[in-house]
Amino acid sequence: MGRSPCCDKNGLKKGPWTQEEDLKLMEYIQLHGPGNWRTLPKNAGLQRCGKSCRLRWTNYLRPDIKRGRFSFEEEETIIQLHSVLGNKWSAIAARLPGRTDNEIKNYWNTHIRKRLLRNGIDPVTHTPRLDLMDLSSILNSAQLNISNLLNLQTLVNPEVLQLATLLASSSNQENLDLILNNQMNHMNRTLNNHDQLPNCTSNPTSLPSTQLLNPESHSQYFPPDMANMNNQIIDENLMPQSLPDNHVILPSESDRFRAPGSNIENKYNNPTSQNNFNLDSVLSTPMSSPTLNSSSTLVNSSSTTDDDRETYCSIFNFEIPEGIEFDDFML
DNA sequence: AAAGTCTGCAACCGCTTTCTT
DNA sequence: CAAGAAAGCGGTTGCAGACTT
Repeated sequence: MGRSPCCDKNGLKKGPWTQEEDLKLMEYIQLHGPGNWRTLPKNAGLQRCGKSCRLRWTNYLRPDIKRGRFSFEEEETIIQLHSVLGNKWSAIAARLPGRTDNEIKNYWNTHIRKRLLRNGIDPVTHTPRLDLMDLSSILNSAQLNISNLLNLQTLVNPEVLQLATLLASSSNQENLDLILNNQMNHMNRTLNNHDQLPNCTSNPTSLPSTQLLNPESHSQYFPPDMANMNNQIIDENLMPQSLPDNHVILPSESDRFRAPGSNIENKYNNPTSQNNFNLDSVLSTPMSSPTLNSSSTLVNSSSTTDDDRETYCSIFNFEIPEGIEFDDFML
């Protein structure tokens, strides 16, 4: 036979914890340690089920929990880990000392996800929402009408059709033009950059599977000196040893504006460069502290504004004109 | 100032995995 | 080995406070 039930659910309290309950739980755990959640509520004199006690302890009362705003470095780490792990909040939390999976999940849903959407990044795939560009090519064709769009269902992301329908029905040509021009201009710039990168293609249809790693912002993935490579000549030995198949190294803004022929550009252009990124090392090494990148030339969390963050976090930064509600076509 | 709306987050729900008997 | 509870986990909800009208 199995175990006996952890608790009789009848008559047990639910909802927010009181200070008195917190005290009882903390005092009990200080004496007996966490665990054995089945018997803990009764022994601690709490009218709660063990599960509720465990959650309260792990998500709120644990002494090693860090409170307060997420640092820029933590945010960057969350974004990068999420691009690799998806919604594995506990796995992400394991890489962020002092943060709980619940806290990270909440922060993702309330801050990061929205910011990525605002900047045209799909928070699920972490790639630019190229469906907007696909839409432009559809709309630029001479035979735009809703029935044609519907006939394209097998070829086009359903979100595109939803947006097209929304725009067509609103007859807001100005907004439509703004979106398309903005997106096309930006994509042209982006593709120009990507043409010079290894493992990258100018074919837009293959871009969504491509993840972009900036050595400065994603210093945790690179040898120590690479995170600080502004104004440096890149040493061959400092290049990443391995890179996931769907990842490329994205030059920093400063690198992109460097004169042709510079060492860095040659590095990125060198088709023989092997990207042997070691994913295991990323996932197995916890951040030593939330201020890991304090020496970075680019990142200074104390002086980084929200706007800076948005700009920095956004690789494909473009704005949706006012009057267009993103949520209207977000699934 | 009041009412309505939005936002952030703690806590719960329900499913899956692990562990105990 | 099987049954069933505990633990773990991700998704969702409800509420308090902030913000807007």
